[in-house]
Amino acid sequence: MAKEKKQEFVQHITPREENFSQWYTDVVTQTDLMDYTPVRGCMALKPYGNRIWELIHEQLDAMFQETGHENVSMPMLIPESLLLKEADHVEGFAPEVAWVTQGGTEPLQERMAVRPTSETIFCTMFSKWVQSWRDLPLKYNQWCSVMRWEKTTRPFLRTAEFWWQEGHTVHATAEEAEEETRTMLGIYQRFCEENLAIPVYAGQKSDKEKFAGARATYSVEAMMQDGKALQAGTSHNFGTNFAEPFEIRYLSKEGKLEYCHETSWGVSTRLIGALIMTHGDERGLRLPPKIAPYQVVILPIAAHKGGVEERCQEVYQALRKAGIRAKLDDRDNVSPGWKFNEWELKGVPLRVEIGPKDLEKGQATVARRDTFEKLALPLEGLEDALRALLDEIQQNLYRIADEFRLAHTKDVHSFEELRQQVNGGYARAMWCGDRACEDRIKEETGATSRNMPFDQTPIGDTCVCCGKKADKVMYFAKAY
RNA sequence: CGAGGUGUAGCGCAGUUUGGUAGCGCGUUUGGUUCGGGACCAAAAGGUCGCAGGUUCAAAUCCUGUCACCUCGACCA
Repeated sequence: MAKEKKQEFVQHITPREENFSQWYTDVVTQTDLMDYTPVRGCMALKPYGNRIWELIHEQLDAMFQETGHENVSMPMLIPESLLLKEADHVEGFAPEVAWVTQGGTEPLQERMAVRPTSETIFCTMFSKWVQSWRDLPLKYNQWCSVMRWEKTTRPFLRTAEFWWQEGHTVHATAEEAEEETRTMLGIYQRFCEENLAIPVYAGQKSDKEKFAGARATYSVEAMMQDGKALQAGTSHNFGTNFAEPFEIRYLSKEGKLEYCHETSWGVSTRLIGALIMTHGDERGLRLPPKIAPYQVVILPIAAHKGGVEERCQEVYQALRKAGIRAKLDDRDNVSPGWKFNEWELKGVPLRVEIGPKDLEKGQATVARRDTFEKLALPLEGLEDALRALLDEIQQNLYRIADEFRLAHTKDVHSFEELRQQVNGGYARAMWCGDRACEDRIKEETGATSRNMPFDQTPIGDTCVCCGKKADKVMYFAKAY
């Protein structure tokens, strides 16, 4: 009775199987990652959510640096005339551009787009910066926010303004551009799998789904716990599609004027949505140690009793010195039980309890967020034990997600099979390559083509849709 | 963007049918007792009912518009 009443006060998270979408919203709103703002479709990142983005930024940026990229900063406004230069590009983005039409009290001569993406402004600058083969390649990246006037928005998954990085590179040859495009996709795949513990399918987009203005688009596609696909990152090879209208040319060693070959690639704050929907459970977030703002939270139990507070401080300092992101929760106005639940909700991988009973035995009680296992570990050398546990949790979260993904991916050989499979997962199927078949599949099942894996070993020879000869292996799924 | 639903204190809700100037629980603040899975006692602060108009002597309640969120669809790299 008393217990039952208590439950009423506890913030409720809708069970995933009851309503996954509501579960997502519950988790997002209760974990202090973001808040809604007075600006339509735009969120505020609160410290906890912002820290995750910072860690993504830091770790991904290091990978960009290692592969020879440099960061730049470009204007957030793009004159309309620039946006209009590449036909497919305008067509793709025009419906969702926000415009600035006035400066101070004066109407502008030419309206400016709040950047929905920066290809056109990068290209304009590249045409000034590239003259000779000696200037190439240019491998630039910027971290910024962009705006797309989306009709319906959801925190992290689709917001009007979102934060991202966009890489833009210029190369002398088609081969180099293609290599860059693939390299960056590989980095995204590695980052998703190793840092975010999110397994992905990497492959090439169909013409229908490729970026507005690209020759080829590659993507990494993650699978959420409801079996739906979430595009986690894209990498585009533009060929000379932008170089031609923007006149980005270089004088070759042979003295010939040649068009440059370009790429662009990006990931966004949507990755945080992917983290939530890949790893979250009934108690809230489960953050992979590598991007958890706090990897370990230390909870003093009965802090006023002999030596507890001091010992917690010592452990906290030792963990910090060992390079572990630790938080000492020494609030005295909430009970330990409250803190247990709160930090579980926020997904901290490890909880370290230190109380009088622990001190008697020279130990700490350590609880894992992924398995809820409780361990008694010696205080001596605790940091090494915790580091090992963090590695284990990182692996374990990946393993669980990977098993889920494989269990929810199936080869299908008929339209009916495909229809059923995409109700809760990915279908791998043969496809003839016709847009008409993609359209029909979308129409009748709600699934879209996700990408064509690089391993194109056929699983049949006829199209899952039209039954004609087919030589493409394609993943289909319903997508966010 | 279409259909349906919701919006009242930080959070969860009652009050709206039958207009009369807002209530409950949690949380918050202060003091005290507690502290190993969402503690307890006492006192106190906190809202004008998403926002903007309108009807009325009087609007949380009726009308119009608008915004946000949720569900299902459409759209979308």
